[in-house]
Amino acid sequence: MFNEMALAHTILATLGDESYSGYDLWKKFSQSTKCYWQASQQQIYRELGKLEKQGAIASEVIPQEGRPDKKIYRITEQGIAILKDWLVEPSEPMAIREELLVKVIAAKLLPNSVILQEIKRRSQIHSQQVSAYKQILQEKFPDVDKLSYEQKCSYLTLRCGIRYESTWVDWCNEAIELLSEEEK
Amino acid sequence: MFNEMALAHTILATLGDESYSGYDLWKKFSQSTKCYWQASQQQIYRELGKLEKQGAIASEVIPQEGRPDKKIYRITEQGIAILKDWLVEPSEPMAIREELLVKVIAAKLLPNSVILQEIKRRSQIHSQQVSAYKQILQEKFPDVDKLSYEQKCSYLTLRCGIRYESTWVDWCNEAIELLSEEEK
DNA sequence: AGCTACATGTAACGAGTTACATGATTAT
DNA sequence: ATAATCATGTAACTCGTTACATGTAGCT
Repeated sequence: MFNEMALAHTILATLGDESYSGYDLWKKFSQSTKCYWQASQQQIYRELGKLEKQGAIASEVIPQEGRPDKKIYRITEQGIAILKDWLVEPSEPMAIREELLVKVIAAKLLPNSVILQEIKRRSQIHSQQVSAYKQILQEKFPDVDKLSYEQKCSYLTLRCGIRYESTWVDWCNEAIELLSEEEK
Repeated sequence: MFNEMALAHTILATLGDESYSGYDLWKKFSQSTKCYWQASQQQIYRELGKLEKQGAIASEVIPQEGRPDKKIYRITEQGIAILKDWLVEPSEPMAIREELLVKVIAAKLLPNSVILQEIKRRSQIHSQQVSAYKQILQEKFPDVDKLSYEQKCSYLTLRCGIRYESTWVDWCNEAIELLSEEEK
């Protein structure tokens, strides 16, 4: 039942640090968690429902005035046990499915400018993401030499996000340079 | 019908260069295509079936002796039209879902050595992938200055694969160094 | 008057994974 | 003997996306 289901494990790992509502989890997933796990709001709500049924998390409804009630989830002892069991198993690298590169393979079907424009657009997106992650890094970890073990781990995921996005910017520049030589 | 379905487009793009059987496509997907699109044998067969029904590709059965017959697929005019329509649309960056980083977030639950061992294992995997891609690059593109437009495009996907895998090796080394300082 | 943020969900569908099925040839 | 390679497929299941549904508060 818990052989794959990595979204479930990501939620458990996040709830391991702090309790969240579905909505708050989704916002967190849209910011810092984004650099290692992406999930939609709907996916998160569905997974929270499953996890609660299985007893890995428990919820408490917080009534609010003028706003819909909140359901705050916390991880249970059973949830922690599930996480620990999963931690010792090896994990495969993420599968790569990158549309832009498929388009590069088919690029010859259309004028050079079409793919070049798309690569330039993507370069901007990744550039902005680098800036966003760097800002989070500075805010959360201003002094790298004084981090606890837990903070170091969180810091490393952000470092990975920055490396990943920077690599894309570099590749885009290489591609733009190589393909711009053409007078097609 | 063709708004997403990026595996279909990847197959169409691959068949744009050369005709392949399902089995040959799968082998190609396990080697060079792997650096931008991963798919299992079963997925490829299913997608080929769909694409043929829709008229985007056509097949020819090649009888073989001592071996099962081969079904060779080629792209049709309609398939090329579908590819061209898709090429001009913008594409979003791939969603990131990396189990190793989730494990890093939850790493504090177990002794330091558990996550360190896993990161070292992953470092080796990515290292080997860098070597594999570099070898393909040297074989297919020994002289970068003399590439056709089409070859440049293919070359760039491999360059992206090398950059991606190298970045992982670098990150693993950073993580090992930072987390080894602990005497936990 | 219309947009964004807050807050939680259901339903349908498309994409990806795993297991099962068949059967000959070649290499160790 | 047994494993790997060649070659194609079906079926069941889980995961991810998109559309739909509901309703208040605050901002411009």
